[in-house]
Amino acid sequence: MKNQQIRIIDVAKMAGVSAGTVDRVLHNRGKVSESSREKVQKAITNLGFKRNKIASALALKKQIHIAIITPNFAKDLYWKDVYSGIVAATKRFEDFGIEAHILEYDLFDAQTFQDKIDEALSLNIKGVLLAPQFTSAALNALYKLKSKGIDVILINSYLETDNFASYIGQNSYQSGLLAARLLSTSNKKPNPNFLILDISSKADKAYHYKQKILGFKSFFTDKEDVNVFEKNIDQFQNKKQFKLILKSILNEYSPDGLFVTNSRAHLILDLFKNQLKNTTIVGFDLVEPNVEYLQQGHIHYLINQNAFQQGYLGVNHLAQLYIFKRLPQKINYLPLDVVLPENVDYYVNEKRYFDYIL
Amino acid sequence: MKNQQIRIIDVAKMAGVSAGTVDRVLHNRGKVSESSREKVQKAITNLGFKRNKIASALALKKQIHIAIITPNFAKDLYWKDVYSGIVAATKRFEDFGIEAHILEYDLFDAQTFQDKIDEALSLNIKGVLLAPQFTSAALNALYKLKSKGIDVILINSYLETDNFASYIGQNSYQSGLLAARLLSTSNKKPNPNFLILDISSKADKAYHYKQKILGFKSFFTDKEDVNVFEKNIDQFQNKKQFKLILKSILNEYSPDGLFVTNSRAHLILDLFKNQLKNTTIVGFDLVEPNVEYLQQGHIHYLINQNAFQQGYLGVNHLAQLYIFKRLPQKINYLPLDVVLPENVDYYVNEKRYFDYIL
DNA sequence: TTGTTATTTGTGTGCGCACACACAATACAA
DNA sequence: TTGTATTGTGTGTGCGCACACAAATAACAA
Repeated sequence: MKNQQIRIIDVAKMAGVSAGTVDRVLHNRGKVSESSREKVQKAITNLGFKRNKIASALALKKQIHIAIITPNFAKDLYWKDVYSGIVAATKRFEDFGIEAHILEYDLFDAQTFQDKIDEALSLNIKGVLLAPQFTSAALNALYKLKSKGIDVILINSYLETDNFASYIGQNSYQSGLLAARLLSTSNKKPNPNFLILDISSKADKAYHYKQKILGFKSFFTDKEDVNVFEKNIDQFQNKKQFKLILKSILNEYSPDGLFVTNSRAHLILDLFKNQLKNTTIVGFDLVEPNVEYLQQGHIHYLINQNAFQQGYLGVNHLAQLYIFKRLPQKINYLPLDVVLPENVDYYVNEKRYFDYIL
Repeated sequence: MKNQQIRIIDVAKMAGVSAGTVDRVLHNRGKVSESSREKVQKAITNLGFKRNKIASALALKKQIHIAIITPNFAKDLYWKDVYSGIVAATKRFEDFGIEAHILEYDLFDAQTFQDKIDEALSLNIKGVLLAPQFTSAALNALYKLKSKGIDVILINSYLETDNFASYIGQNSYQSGLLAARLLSTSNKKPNPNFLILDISSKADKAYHYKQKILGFKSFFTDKEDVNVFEKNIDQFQNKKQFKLILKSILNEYSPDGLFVTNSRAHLILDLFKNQLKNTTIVGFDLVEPNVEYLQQGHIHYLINQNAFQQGYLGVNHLAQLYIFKRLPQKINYLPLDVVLPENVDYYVNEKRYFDYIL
C-alpha cells in the first residue's frame, strides 16, 4: 500500500493535456485556454496533486541573491548570536540556490548603515533581511527598497510603516510587562522603588526601547504602593563618566528592583555588584557576561530575545519565500523566555536544535 | 562570482575515474581499488565536494517506514501537542520518502502499549519514535527493537538503559529545581509550607516524576526555614474520591506553595480554587485548562515541556537519520520555559514557527 | 597461450519538476 | 483566399545524484 506519488504527468494524463500545460497552470504563466485550465484544475484536486518540493528545488536551479544587513557584533555581543543564526540558515539553504550577502554596519555610526543599504541596492538582490537600528534612515531605506520591488524582512526592532514584508522579533511592550511582573512577584518589601535604566545612546534609540518602558510602567498604573522611576544613561562608552552618573543615580533612588532595558546589565554589575546585593535585577539577553552574573546570583532574571532564532528564522523566511513561494506571516513574535540560573543552560545551547532541522 | 557547484562528475574528472567509482567511494559500497579510492578521496577534499542534499534526496526514492508510538490524547490533553508536532513533521518529510505509521495506545492500559509495540514490530520499519509511559514494558521493547536493528528515539521520559539512539525531552531533575526556585522567590511568608503533589496512577509512574521530585527537594536541602512535604494521589479519575483525598491533604498542610509535578494542576483548581487563593502554584504544561487558570491568576507559573517540539523534533531526527545519515545527539534536553500570564501567548503559538522551517 | 572466474570500473536511466523552444491552432486583416 | 499575428500546446533537456547493469581489466588455473 505504498503512497503512490502523483506527478505532473499523471495530472496531465487525467486532464487530457500535456505536462507543459499543467506546468503553465501551476505557475500561472503563459497562455492557457479556459477549458484546459479547468480540466487541469479539476485533475489536480481530484488526484490531490502536490508538487514535489525536492524535485522542484532541484529543477529550479537559478541563484537568488539576498542581502543581510545587521550590526557588527564587535561592539555589542548581542549581535553575535544573531549572526550565528544567519550563518546557520545561510548554510542550510545554499543547496537551494540562495546566495546571501552579509553586510555589517557599525552600531554607533549611522553613516555605515546608510552605506550598507546602498551597497545592497547595488547588488542584484531579490530580498533583504534588515536589523534597523537607525529609525529614520531605515524608514527611508524601506521606502526605496519597496519601490524597487525588493522584499524586506525586519528583525529585532519593529518599525511603524507598511513597507516591509514581515517582522520577526519580540513584542517589546509585552516584554516590559513581563519584566514588571517578575520584579513585582519577587519583591518582598513594602513600597518598593523600581528603577528603569535605559543605557543607550541616542543614536540607537529605537521604537522598541520606548515600548518596553511603556509596558513596564503600565503594569503598575493602578498599584500605588510601587514607585517607578526612569533614567537614561547616554554616556556608557566612557567608563569613568558612566560610573559617575550611575553612582549618583543609584544613590538617589536606592532601587529595590532594577529593570535594564537591554543587554547591558553586566556593565552595571561590573561596577556596583556589592551595592546592589539587595536589589532584584531584570535584564535582557544571554550574552556571556550577563549569563555569568545570572549564575552568580547578581542578576535574577534575564529575558531572552532569541537572538539566534531571529537570525535563523529571518533567513529562513526569505528563503522559503523564494524557493517555495510561501508568504511569511506579517508579524512573527518570538517567545519571551524567562531565564533563571536553573534553566539558562538550555537556552544557551538552543541553537543545537536548529542545526538538526533540515 | 557565482558559487560554482561541484558535482560528482567534477570529482570523477579530477580523479581520472568515472562517476560510478566516486559514487562507490561516497557510499562505501561495491569494490574499489585502493588506488582509485585514494585518488577520489583526494579530489573530494581538493574540490571541497559536498553532495547536493536536494538531488540526493530526489534520487534516493525508496520509501522508509517508521513507527510512532505515543499515548492517545483523549485521556490526557498533554499529548495533543505532541501529536500535532508529529503530524507536522510527518508532512514535512513525506516528500523525502519517509512514511510514518502513528500508533496510539491508552495511557492507562499497559496492554495497549504492548499491542502497539507488537504491531510496530510486525511492520517493516527502520526506526521507532517512542513515548514510553510503562517503564518495564518499554525496557523490554527497547531490548527487542535493538536486537532487530531498529533505531529508537525516546521522547518525554528518559529510560535508564543504553538501548536507544536518542532522547528528546526535559531534564526532569532540573525542572524540579526550577520549580523550587520559582516558589522560593515568590514566597513572602516566613517558614513556608511547600507541598509536592504527584497526581498520577501507579501505572504511568515513570522515572521522570521521581526526578522532578528529587530536584525540587534538593533545592531546599540546606534551607531549614522551608518545610517540604510530598503527597501522591493515585485516585484522580474518580472525581468524588479525588476530592475527598485532596481536601484532607490541603487541610493537613495548608500549603503556601504547591508544586504539581505534571499537567494536572487544573484538576485541583476545578475543586479548590477559593481555598488556594493565597497559595502559589507551579504546574506543568500549556494544556488549555491550565492556561486559563494561569491567565486568571490561579496558577502562577507553568513550566512548558515543549510538547509540540518533542513530537516534531523526534520525527525530524529520525528522518534526518535516514535521509542524510546524520546521527542525532544522544541526549537532547529541551528548554525549561517559565510561563507567566505575560508570555503565555507566545508559547501557545510557538508551533507556527516550526511550520515555516522547511 | 587460452579459458574461466573474481574484481574493478564505466555507462545509462530515472527521480519529478522547470523552463526553453518548436510547433499547432485559431483569429483577423488585406 | 492567403498572409501574419496571436494564442495555445507538446516535447525535450537538464538539475545532481543513486543505483542497476554492462563492460573492462586483473588474477589465476590449465
